[in-house]
Amino acid sequence: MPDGVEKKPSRIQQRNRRRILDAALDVFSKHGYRGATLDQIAEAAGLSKPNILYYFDGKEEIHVTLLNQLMETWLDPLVTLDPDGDPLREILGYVQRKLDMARDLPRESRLFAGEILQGAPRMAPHLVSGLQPLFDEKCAVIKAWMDRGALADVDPRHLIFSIWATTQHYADFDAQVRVLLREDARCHDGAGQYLQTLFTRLLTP
Amino acid sequence: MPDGVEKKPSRIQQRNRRRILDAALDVFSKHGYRGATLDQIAEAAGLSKPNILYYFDGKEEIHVTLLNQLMETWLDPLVTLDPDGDPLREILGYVQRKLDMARDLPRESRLFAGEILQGAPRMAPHLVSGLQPLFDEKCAVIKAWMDRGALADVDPRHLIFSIWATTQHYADFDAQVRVLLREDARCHDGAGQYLQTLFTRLLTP
DNA sequence: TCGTGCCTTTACCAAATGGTAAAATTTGCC
DNA sequence: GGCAAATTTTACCATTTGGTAAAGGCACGA
Repeated sequence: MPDGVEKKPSRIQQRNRRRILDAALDVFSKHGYRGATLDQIAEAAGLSKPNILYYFDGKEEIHVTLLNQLMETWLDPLVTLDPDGDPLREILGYVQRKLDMARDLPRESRLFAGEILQGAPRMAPHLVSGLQPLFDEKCAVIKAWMDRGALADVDPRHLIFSIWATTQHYADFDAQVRVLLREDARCHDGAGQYLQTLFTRLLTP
Repeated sequence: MPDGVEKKPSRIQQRNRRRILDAALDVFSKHGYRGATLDQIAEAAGLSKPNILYYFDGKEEIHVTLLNQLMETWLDPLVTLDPDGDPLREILGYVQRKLDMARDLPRESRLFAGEILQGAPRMAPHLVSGLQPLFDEKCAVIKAWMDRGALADVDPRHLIFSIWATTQHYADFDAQVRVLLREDARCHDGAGQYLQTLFTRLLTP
């Protein structure tokens, strides 16, 4: 057996770790790191607290594991941005993918938002090592599109920020959106149409 | 003395209540409601914990008081939106005021964001009684502007959401913005220019 | 200056919470 | 079936935390 390689986890391990992480995502995204308790996570996972601690070294490890897993999912839509595609279509596609994620993965969006809101205490390294290089790379791609006149000229960094802000808003500020739209079921489609218009008008040369 | 009217608080009362609220704003905005402790607030305020509880009935009352005070400040820029002003100028002015607030009152922005993120458990009534009517009113104003052709036709509700999202992003996601812009000191001006362009292109008929 | 009422501190407490030790149970393999 | 290893439970523990009781200090008007 190769050195330093752990043997594959048993079926029970896999199932229980997944259960715990899913429960923890629920609880952490609802109450924040400090607001979440191991008892809540344990109950949501259908396991006892000591049993939770058999699978994870502690509350923090659960949180960090969640954040690590999330990073990949979260960056995926940006990774997909294709330098060889049609610029406007690529951007609008990115906006739509981000908006769909806000609808389909609101817990993940809120977990991420909560972590950043509190200064990214457990995520700062990931931001620098994972997000920053990708951000710089895609900014350069967008800049190149603008330089060859395929998109209107704006600051690519703020462009990306505004895409993140507008799309994630629907997940992170859901409580507010629901009150103001009175639970409008067509909210997502309306937001999609609006954002497509917004970025089309901004970027059409 | 009129019935049910409390006599005006002493100078000491005023000073200490203000100190406590300022300290609490610091602590709550940094760590969230559950993450904040009375001990932290007490230390930041330069008072003992029981002394804090002499001025407020408990942790929750401090938080609610803060939220109540914040509501007024927070809605003010929207209140100012003038139905008789020049439509585009009014909207762009609103964007700028919100962005300035994100720079000047980041603690308030994060306190608000944290509360909404967790489902507005202590603020839902205020949203319905304070924000919702104002939101509806200003949506109607914007709608009227669009109907008479002074602004391009988009959904006013999503327009307002996108203004909130893009401006508050710089306060709420500061930790991320700082990493990605590498602490760029000119960030605020850059954001201002970008957002003015964004909403001008969207709304110019 | 003296007492009354406002303010502050000291010394506590009960509940909640993250975590542990070790016994008991179950699982998977021969 | 039987046994070793993996899993789960029971019974705890130390710390943190929101909150209280009551005594002490202080300011200020009579």
